[in-house]
Amino acid sequence: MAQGSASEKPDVFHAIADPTRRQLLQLLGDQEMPVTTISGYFPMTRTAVSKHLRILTDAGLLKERKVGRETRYKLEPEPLLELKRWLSYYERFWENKLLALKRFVEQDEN
Amino acid sequence: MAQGSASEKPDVFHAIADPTRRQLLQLLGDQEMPVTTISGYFPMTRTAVSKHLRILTDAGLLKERKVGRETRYKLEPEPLLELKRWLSYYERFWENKLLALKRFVEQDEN
DNA sequence: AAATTGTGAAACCATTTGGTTTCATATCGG
DNA sequence: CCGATATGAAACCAAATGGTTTCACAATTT
Repeated sequence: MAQGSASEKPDVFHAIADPTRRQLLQLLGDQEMPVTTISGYFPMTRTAVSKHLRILTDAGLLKERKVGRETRYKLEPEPLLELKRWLSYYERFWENKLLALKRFVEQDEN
Repeated sequence: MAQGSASEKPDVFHAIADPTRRQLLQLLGDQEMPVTTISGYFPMTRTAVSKHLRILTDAGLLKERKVGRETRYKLEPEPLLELKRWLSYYERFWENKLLALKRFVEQDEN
């Protein structure tokens, strides 16, 4: 109960926090797959996988396409750009760190 | 009950999933601060903030330093490199996407 | 030495999360 | 039309999460 336009929470950070969901993203990067096929790769029920797929879809990380009676899912990478932007803010910090280390090593060599 | 060497779970993905914790990282990037000062920036009790600080510290994202009776926290950006590596795997996907879009637009202009 | 300040630990609580089983429904193959 | 298949929705559950209040204790003032 904070942001969001209505009641959804399409939070990329939350979506990728779960290891199963990260595996799902990896799996669905290369191939579009229906739920039953997907759930074959995971040690849990189809329903559980389905819920993870929904969370990822709500976060915009998957696109679902109905083909006959099956629903196929595919990676939709755009939302990861938000993560990339977030990360880039911190790049200067570890760059400073590495720079300091470099200076230290070089100084030590003299 | 999955991976981990003993019983800790220093999971960067999990650590940054919480918005409060992301704010903490941002706040502690520039200045090292003791808990009481930090908690002044957040609409929750000091204890709650303290717990978030612990989670971030366990994930390696903060370094704590005892100075007298206070504990000061500072950003430790290294673990974010794991995230960067994870993200870089997906770069090719959105690059393909953008490339396709570019081709489409250019074609449209002719 | 006594009062104050900074902090973590513990016990507790409501909500969310990740999972299950069961059920309803829509599509496909005969 | 009928049985099998693919799926989502619903009800339920145990554990994790994000918070709180209370307490103990070490370091600092006075």
